[in-house]
Amino acid sequence: MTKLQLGAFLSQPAEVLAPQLLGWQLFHSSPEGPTAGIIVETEAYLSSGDLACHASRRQTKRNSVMFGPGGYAYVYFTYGLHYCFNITSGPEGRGEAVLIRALEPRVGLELMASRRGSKVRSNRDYCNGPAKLVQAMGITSSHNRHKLWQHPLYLAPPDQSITQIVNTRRIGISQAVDLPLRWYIEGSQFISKP
DNA sequence: AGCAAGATTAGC
DNA sequence: CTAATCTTGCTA
Repeated sequence: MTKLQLGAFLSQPAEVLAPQLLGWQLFHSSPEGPTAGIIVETEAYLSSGDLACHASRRQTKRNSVMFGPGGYAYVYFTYGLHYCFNITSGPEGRGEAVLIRALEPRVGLELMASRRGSKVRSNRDYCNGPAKLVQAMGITSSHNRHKLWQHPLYLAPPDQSITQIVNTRRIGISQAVDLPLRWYIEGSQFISKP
């Protein structure tokens, strides 16, 4: 897939892109070593009619990357201790993004385990939550606004087709709770816990 | 300037 | 079920 094709793919509206990102792979080449995982759970956050979206009211310093072109990292800090990772979507100017909620670990399992610390019991616990995968992959606030077709943090197309996708309401929000904007790979053992 | 809430997680 | 922990953005 060329950069042009990837750019077009990532410039789709969030609710179109989010289900299509399932099966894609996220790679991070960090100084500590490489990690990678398959995207198994996503949520779309929309610019209009979605009060759960950081960009639903107006453009601010924090959410401004969501108003740019698709395919950039939006990393934000929350609850005083956690970071979450989003992929901005298009079209430019709309203020949308796709939250990555879970990965199936593929590369660098030992590194993921050491980053996650003593909390993990199995490889299911490495990346089964939006803040967990950020920690396991070594993603930091320095990756905010990073282009996701460049090293060290980048996307790659699926290397196997996925079976079936499930569409539900989103998790962990208090506004716009009824919108069906969460998708995950049916049967995956690696999605976040309810 | 002050304050409440938050796209969460781990531990009891 | 609740504490942890601090930035952001809304209200005054």
